[in-house]
Amino acid sequence: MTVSRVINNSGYISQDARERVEAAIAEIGYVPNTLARSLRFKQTKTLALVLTDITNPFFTTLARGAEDVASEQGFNLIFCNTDESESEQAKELTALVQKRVDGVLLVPAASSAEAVAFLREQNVPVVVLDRRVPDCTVDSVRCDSEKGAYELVKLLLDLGHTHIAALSGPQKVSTAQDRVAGYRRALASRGLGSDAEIVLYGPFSQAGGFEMARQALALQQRPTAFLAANNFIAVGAYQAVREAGLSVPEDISIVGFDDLPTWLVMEPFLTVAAQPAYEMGQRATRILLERLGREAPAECREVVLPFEIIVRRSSGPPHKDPAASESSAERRPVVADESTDRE
Amino acid sequence: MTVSRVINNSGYISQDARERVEAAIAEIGYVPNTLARSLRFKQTKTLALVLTDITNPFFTTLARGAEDVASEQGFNLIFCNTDESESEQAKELTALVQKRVDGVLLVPAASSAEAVAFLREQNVPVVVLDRRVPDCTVDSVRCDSEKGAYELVKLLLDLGHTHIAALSGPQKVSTAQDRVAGYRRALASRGLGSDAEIVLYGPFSQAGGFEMARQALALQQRPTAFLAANNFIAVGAYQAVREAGLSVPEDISIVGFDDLPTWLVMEPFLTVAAQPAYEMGQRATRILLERLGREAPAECREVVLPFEIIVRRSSGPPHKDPAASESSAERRPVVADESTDRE
DNA sequence: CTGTTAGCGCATTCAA
DNA sequence: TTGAATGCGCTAACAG
Repeated sequence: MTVSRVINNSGYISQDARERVEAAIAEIGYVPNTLARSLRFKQTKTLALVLTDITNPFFTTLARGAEDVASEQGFNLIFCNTDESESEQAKELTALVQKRVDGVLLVPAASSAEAVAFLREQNVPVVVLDRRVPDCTVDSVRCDSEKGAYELVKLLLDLGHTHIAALSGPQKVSTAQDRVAGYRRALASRGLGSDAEIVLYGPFSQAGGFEMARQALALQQRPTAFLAANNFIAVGAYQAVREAGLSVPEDISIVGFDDLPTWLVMEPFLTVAAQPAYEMGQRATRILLERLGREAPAECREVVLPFEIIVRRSSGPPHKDPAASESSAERRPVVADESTDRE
Repeated sequence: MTVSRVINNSGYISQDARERVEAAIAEIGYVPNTLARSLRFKQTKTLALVLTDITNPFFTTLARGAEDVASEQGFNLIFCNTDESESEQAKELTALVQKRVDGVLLVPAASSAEAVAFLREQNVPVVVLDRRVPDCTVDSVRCDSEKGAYELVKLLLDLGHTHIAALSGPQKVSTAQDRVAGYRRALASRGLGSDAEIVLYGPFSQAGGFEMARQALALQQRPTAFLAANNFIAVGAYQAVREAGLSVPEDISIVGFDDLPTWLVMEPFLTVAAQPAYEMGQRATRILLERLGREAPAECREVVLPFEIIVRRSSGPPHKDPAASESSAERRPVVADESTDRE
């Protein structure tokens, strides 16, 4: 029809015809069908963001960054939760390919190359977010977890801690691995061998953090500090410490990853390595959109953003006399005990 | 092709043919094109969830509820942020209709009937979530905000407060209106007239809460308690109180709406009217999916779920001598000052 | 059991 | 300046 020309402002149309068409459109409430359009053009103007849990503020912030860039460029964004399950992830990716999304932003559920290989085979551009995958020929945006952990642990060591437990995430996830690696390097740099290491793996959840902390606290040689591999683990660990009748940072210091947004926490308390989540989402989406543009596969880009170490009140020096700390169960905790030192 | 029959397991296919087709599929890595399928069947197996801010834990929890039900039924879910902007919402809805989503879960940016009317006109089923719209012939799922506010304020009145400020949301949003209405009814029930009312409207954000609280604190007759219309406002209000050198609940009690998930808060502190966000998402999605089923428009359903009032440490009795509270700036705050009384 | 025809809504190409 | 033909990938309804 001539209608198409009107809608797309292409070709020659008489003023008269245009007006009649526009009138009809308004009257009928006609809305063009993007499906048919996509079928013809083989592009849907839709991207997908596949992540592990939309419920985590780190990811929602990242998602906002992605969405803002995408919609600015006229793209829609579909979110998918995998819950760290590879099979779930495989299902989601298949569904997305069926829907012919133009590109995928992927926070891989595991550091296997399968998912990326599948997408590449299907000619769907991918940008890997937040985590490493073995296949290095892929665009990616993340932070240097190894270094972040190294610095956090260094900070604890400088405070005088020697018994530090790493409460990490699922062993199959690269960020969990890297954060343990940084932890080890920091200990080693102080001449602390592997006998000083206390490493626990568990889910990236509050329950996981709670359980790991509980175990760590039960060790005969109780640690004086925790390195939590993400925000939920840190919260869970804190709750476990409190439930054990201990306090932070008097008995146990806690440092962690991923800051909680200022609009969520009344009194920022945790010492963290904060990732620029919003910017990560933006950067990844920009890279993805650029790649949609050119046919020629430019060499792949690997963006590694810096962490920001934010020191707050959850980290302090250890007790002089660790044995005495048992008796400190009655001491008052100190959350919110001083003025806010938010960034 | 016979291929279609294989993929859909329909009709008669010889074992031989089936195997050959399956082999070919595996080899080529063929993935069927849902767009074409949707074009034919006029259904996309996709729902949309249009909300104001995916960054708010209340909405992410709701979103998880919606997604879990949707994916369980083989539907995908698209998220859209409107940032409380009606024009943004209109754009998003148009885009969704163009994409021919099968149905929409809508948290309306304003209580105008326009958006719902548009969708109805386009024959796209809608379920309105969390907020009221004037058009009552629509399925909806929400909580009774008026009653929730009434009970929260009642609680404050029972503690002895008489100067209570309502820090509400955007005036055009039904939940903001209803929560003020409940506030008024509670005051009135104690014989407190409109001269006792302190009502502020602002954005549903931490910054909004901060600013409104700042204004309320500057009143010559300073309130002794705040009713915050959502979680972000409560957090912002708390920060403003602290910044003014005052403490909660000694100088100012705070009660609010929407609880923060336990995996986010180390020490639950705020007294709130909690909405069952996850369940709301589930219920709404189920209703939407049911409606997709039948052609005959069953009468519309209006689900109103109960709030759960959770009393924590942010609410307490007012000072005997309000004038003296000025000098309390140095007093220690009490966040985390007692054991956790989480539900 | 398997292949052919036709049409979902759109836009490019070519005629009128 | 406008209309008609064609095909994107799929499947229901028919032949074969």
